Amino acid sequence: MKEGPDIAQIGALIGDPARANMLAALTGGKALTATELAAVGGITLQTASAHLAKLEAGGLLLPRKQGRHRYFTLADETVARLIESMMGFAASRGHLRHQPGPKEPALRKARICYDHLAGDYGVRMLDSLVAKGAIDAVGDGLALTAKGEDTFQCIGINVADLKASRRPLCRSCLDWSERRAHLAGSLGKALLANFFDKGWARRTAGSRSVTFSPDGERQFLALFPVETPVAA
Amino acid sequence: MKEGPDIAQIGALIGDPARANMLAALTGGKALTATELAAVGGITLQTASAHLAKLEAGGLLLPRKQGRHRYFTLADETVARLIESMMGFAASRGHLRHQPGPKEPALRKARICYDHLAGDYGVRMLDSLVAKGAIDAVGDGLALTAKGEDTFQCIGINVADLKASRRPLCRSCLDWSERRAHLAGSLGKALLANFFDKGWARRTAGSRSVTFSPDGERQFLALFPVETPVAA
DNA sequence: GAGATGCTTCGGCTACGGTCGAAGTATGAA
DNA sequence: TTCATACTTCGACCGTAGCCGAAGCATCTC
Repeated sequence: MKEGPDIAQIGALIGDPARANMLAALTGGKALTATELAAVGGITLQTASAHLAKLEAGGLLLPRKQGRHRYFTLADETVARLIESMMGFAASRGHLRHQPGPKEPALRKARICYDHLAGDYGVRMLDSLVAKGAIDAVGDGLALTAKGEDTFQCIGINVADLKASRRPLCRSCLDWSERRAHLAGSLGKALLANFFDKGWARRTAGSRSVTFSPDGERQFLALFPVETPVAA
Repeated sequence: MKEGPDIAQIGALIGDPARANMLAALTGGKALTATELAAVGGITLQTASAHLAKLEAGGLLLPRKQGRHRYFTLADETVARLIESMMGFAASRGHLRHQPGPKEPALRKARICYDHLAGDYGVRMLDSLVAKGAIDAVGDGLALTAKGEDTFQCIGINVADLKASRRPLCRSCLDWSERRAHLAGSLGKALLANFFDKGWARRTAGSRSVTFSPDGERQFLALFPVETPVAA
């Protein structure tokens, strides 16, 4: 009976397939133009324009005009978290896409979740960091340890800079494919950026999946070993 | 481009006003009959029946037949968390209900969030517990301390019992009205149940809000003092 | 200027989903 | 058995929201 905020509005906003596809694509973290978003939504430009106007009015998207393009990004990290959490929930209820498709395994292995690494590799990285004592996992929260601070400094990440920002350093983000946590927050972002800088990995064009180079993959796996290969 | 799980389905499920109202009502934690849910949705029984069938098929609701009634509950704690997180998000974007209504202040003060205490009092309780060292807040996660274990034992909560269950003991749950965390998990549940048992508070009929008795309120505030009355 | 290119607005079509009345099933009460 | 209550199913209605073609701005290129 009309208690609390109106979830129906945002539910309906996300509830349209075209809009959902657009939002999912933007969870890749890159800004996309209206034309590109029309393509991922599988609709014409006019229709996309209407959808984008709604998403913008609803506060989910932030437009940025650049020349004759309009680039859209998710308004906020909280939007990304909402989308990801809905994906996790959808996966848990078996609301999968009709056909798995060829890209699905790549997505499960490694993908971008707004600005950090997700998928099997994202989960593995966090597990390894916790195992080696770089990050403390307390309850469902994460915290950087003193030892971890050194570790990241060695990798080439200036933790002091990250601490200066208002954004939380560590955040756990539930992975929809693995159903376990991976590392988000400014540290998660910095790590992924670091891999890109080193040439270990790169974004895959037109997808959220992340492609590792053969050498990059070797180094990544060496840097983040799993102690017990999961038998079960 | 069809990446990942299908969020559009659950978005659409939540996106209908009648269904959203039903879900919000069920976040109160109590099982409700189809007729009651029709009332909160503001629709006839036939329509409600159709909605409930969809919600059940989507895995959001769990029906339980009892005599000639069908009681519905949220399928899972994860559903409750999803709804609450969407409420938080909706509130942050200003998607409020049209008219605040007379019950709004009561909801903001103290309400049930699935099975634990939320609202101003819920946030206050967690703040106080953290301040007195009963609960550790690390990052965005919560953990019970040894001192806290004693504290709760004194109140009359057997922590050992709670630990035996698979459900996490402490969990932080973002409050949509306060925009800060309150305590969820089995400990949060046990605390609220404890207040009910002692007669400090009771559910308000037909609403999610929680009503404190004058004496109960005094004891609650004494048990969970705030150290610095927030000035800013 | 003329011509692309990117996007929005307008108008009209269509279909899907929510809605209810009426009839049908199941359970319980008298 | 009969009646009442709780709910579901059926069928029909209707409105909204998504969709596109065509035209209209705006911005860049030449």
